[in-house]
Amino acid sequence: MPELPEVETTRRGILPYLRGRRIRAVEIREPRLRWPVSPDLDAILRGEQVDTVERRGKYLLVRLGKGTLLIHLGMSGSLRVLAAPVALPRKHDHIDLLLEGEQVLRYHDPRRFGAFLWLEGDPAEHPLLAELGPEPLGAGFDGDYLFRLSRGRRVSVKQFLMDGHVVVGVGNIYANEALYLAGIHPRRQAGRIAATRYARLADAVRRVLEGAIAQGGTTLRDYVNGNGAPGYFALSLSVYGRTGQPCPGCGEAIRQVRNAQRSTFYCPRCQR
DNA sequence: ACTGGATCCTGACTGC
DNA sequence: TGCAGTCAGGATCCAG
Repeated sequence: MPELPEVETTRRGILPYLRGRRIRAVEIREPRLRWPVSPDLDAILRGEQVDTVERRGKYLLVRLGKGTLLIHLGMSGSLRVLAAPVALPRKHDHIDLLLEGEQVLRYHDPRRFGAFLWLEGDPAEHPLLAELGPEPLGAGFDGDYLFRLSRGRRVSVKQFLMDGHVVVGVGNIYANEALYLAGIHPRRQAGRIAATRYARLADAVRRVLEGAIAQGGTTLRDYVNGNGAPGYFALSLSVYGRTGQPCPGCGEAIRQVRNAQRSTFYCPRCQR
């Protein structure tokens, strides 16, 4: 999926088309996502006005007066705004939100790991959101926080960083990149890293995410933002997907190993 | 409480 | 060209 930068890029791309607009109808062609999409969604949303679109971790929150539409893009999901005349749906175009003014917000997700859920009440209290860690780009995320939370934890620092209960939005690509920037070996135990190194890591996480957002996300396969434009961050990756290629810092060959079922890339010389 | 592993699903790619 | 095997941006759930 889209990690945090791709979700944020999507949010920014679709916001101008959704804010203050009414939903004319909802068309569900394939309800079998991670959880079944409610067949009542059309009845619930028809005629309702969108207040705004927010983001919590990798969840998009479409806020309406009487509730919130929670959207997760899973590993292969994307959202695009289509202008009239709207193209016929392609394979895996599972849901359309028909908007005032003939535009359509279209959800595409080949692997169907994503989610499209209607929530009433405060979304922050929903089980999917209630236990989430802090936003990496917000207050409350820094080296001290990571240091304190990691004491006694024996998992690898990479797994620790990718745990949404620790911090949201850091997926496999950016965990690899941030650990490289911080000079920390991805397999090192989380509980055995000093506070000063966690300060570097928190800083690296912010830098890598902000850099990716600034460039419109990372294009992998057919990722496109809300306007259908590709992201360019892939050009800036230091270690992810660069097995055998020279480390940008020292020239040593980048190594690839498997850690907790996820491909892990690092420089054996720069990362300890 | 923490940890690792299995799991949902389709498509792209590799090697035979 | 076909086929089997592997891997992919996530995160929940379960057993130990």
